[in-house]
Amino acid sequence: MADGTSERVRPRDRILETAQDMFHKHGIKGVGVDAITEAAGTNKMTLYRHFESKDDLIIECLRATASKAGAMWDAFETEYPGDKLAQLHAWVRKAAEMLSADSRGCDMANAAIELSETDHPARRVIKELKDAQRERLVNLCREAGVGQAELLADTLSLLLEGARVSLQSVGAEGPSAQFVRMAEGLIASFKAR
Amino acid sequence: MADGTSERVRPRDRILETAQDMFHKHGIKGVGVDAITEAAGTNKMTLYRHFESKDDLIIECLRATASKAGAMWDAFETEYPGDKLAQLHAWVRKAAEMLSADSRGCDMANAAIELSETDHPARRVIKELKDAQRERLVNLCREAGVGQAELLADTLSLLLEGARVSLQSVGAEGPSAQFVRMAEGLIASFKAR
DNA sequence: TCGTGAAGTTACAGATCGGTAACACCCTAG
DNA sequence: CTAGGGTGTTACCGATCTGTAACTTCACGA
Repeated sequence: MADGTSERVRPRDRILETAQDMFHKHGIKGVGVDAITEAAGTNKMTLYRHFESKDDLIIECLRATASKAGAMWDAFETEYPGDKLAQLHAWVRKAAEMLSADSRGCDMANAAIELSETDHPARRVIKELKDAQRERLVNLCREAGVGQAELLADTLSLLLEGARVSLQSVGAEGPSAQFVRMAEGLIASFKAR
Repeated sequence: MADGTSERVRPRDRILETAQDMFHKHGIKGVGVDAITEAAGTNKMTLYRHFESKDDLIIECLRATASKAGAMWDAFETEYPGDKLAQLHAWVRKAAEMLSADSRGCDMANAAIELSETDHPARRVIKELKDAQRERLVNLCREAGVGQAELLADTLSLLLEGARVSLQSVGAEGPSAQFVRMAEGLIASFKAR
């Protein structure tokens, strides 16, 4: 049975994949390494042979999810090569899509909230990855030909971030339901300058 | 010394106050009941004489913070009696103020993220309180005379929610720095219809 | 075929967690 | 003065947590 837990996948990759999923669903402090290794069809010793500590695993998971998000951006360029405005609209659609399916929000933002210790090693990684995503959205807005690209990108960022957390506190019928309308309205109003 | 921990304050109130503060700073799963009672200058037994469980304490803390937020709203009405538009601007200023000082975001949203169990008793309380706050902002927008009051209120909600979480992942120099500009621009554009 | 290294297994250490039992204390209302 | 309720203290339970040690098993390549 190709259930992805055993098969021909290296234990390290199974652990990484399973940890991403479980951290996302139950939160970082809500899942222990025992539960991860068991779900990954392996054991604790193997985990600690591949990762220095749980914190190290957390960081690798964050990098992996950021890498997946990066692949999404590449898909926009592939689908609408050169047409940056179309890519921006695709970004909005994709964001909205994730708002309905994935109801547990952004892993990096959630981690930033959960890991309140200011010196936690994951915090600098989170900032690093989030900063990169911000720059990418700013560039997309700029190249899409809107004035005040930074302001539009930051506004869209906050809207999406807010929608993701709102989804978790009040559900899908809350303010996040209007995300697409808000985002498209903003883009239109920034375009018209 | 009136440090608020002993004095003439009932143990229950000291625990509630201390727990609010510590949950806010370190997160719910990041602080144990022992730490709370010690910081409150009392002990675990006294805590469990006043609260059924830690979950019960969490819920009472959320209600208390929501009540404080409600007091802020009343202050707006007191300061600008009848002038709903001025109250809306005051809301924006207050929100921005909390974005710089209080760097750990909204307790209810943070709790919703931390308590990922869908059947956690605090979740319904969070939704209940957040829904009430939403309704209050919608009413304020409506009475301030803007068209599409719900859409403006929801957009402002998402912006603030997003700013609060962004503050924790990328810091004060991130997108949240532009919150006032975004919010005021939105209000102006909704007014001009 | 044999050796090597990765992976699985079991057991454990040490700490922390939420929650409870039993008992001593002290302030205050009657 | 006295009785009682709220409080403090200590010790404990059982569960769970991260992380490690020692040993066995297995697959693969020379």
